[in-house]
Amino acid sequence: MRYDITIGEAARISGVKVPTIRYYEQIGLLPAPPRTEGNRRTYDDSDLRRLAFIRHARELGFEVSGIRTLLALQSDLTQSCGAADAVAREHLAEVEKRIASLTALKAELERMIEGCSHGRLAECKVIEVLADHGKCEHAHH
Amino acid sequence: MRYDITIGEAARISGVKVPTIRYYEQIGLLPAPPRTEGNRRTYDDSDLRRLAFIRHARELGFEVSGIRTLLALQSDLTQSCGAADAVAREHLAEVEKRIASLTALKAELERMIEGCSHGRLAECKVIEVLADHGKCEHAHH
DNA sequence: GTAATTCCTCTAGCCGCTATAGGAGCAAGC
DNA sequence: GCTTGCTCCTATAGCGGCTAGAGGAATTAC
Repeated sequence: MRYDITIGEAARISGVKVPTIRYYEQIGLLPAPPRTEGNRRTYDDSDLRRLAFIRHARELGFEVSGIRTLLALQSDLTQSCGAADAVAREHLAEVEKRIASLTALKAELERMIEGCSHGRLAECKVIEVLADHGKCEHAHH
Repeated sequence: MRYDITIGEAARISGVKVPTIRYYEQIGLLPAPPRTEGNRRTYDDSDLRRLAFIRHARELGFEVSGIRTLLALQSDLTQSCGAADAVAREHLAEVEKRIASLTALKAELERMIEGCSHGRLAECKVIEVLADHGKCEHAHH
């Protein structure tokens, strides 16, 4: 156990950049750690775990507000996990929506590129499709 | 042909909101239109086409810088379409990357939710997986 | 003639950082 | 001791792509 981890070490270990750690403290996602006499932040293992948690959740695309909820839940492990489950489910639905719209987009881009005759721009499908929304099957949000 | 379209009409026709149209003018994506005596913007059909082009490209996820390139290309239709093609291809690659990572994420979220025993949070996989990056197969960017 | 709507400009805010400026602290080599 | 170079500190501003609000002028509808 170490309780004298500098912000730089915490950044290297957690993979969260130094300014981002300070930012997380500022927005209350990470508790303000004790300081040395020289006013430097000192982190301990629990801070590293929290940072890892935050980083992973961010990588998974959770918003900060969702992470806040998850962190609050995590701190009371005796509670039912229904709320954590709900946050994750909500996020899953969001991810599925994004995948669907990106897949439609991919198809459209492929048609655009395929249709490009590699000749004069006047016949270029890329420009044409973008210029005329009616020419594509892109889902109208 | 109409050359006296108000910003509100342009917004209704193009589906781009009024403040967004003004914003596009501000960042130079849309030319500053002539004004009436009462200082109101007056648009014409070519502005509407440009707005539709921008809107569609944004819906397709193109960044403003990419749209700027496409608009510049569009204005010189005698050029080769190679550059437009390149912008679209680049964007396609980006979209494919996003789909891949979102699909991996979806799988992970599903495992998390499935693993949740709906009992005490202490055994909840959602929290557990988020707390320990090693427990998942999420691609390390 | 007046009330409602639309328009104008300007500024600030959103998210999740990232970058910069201008210092202070600290460890290592000479 | 002294300097070099690294890390750290705070504070502020910027990114993209808008969106929201204030406060006012012009136009339109009745």
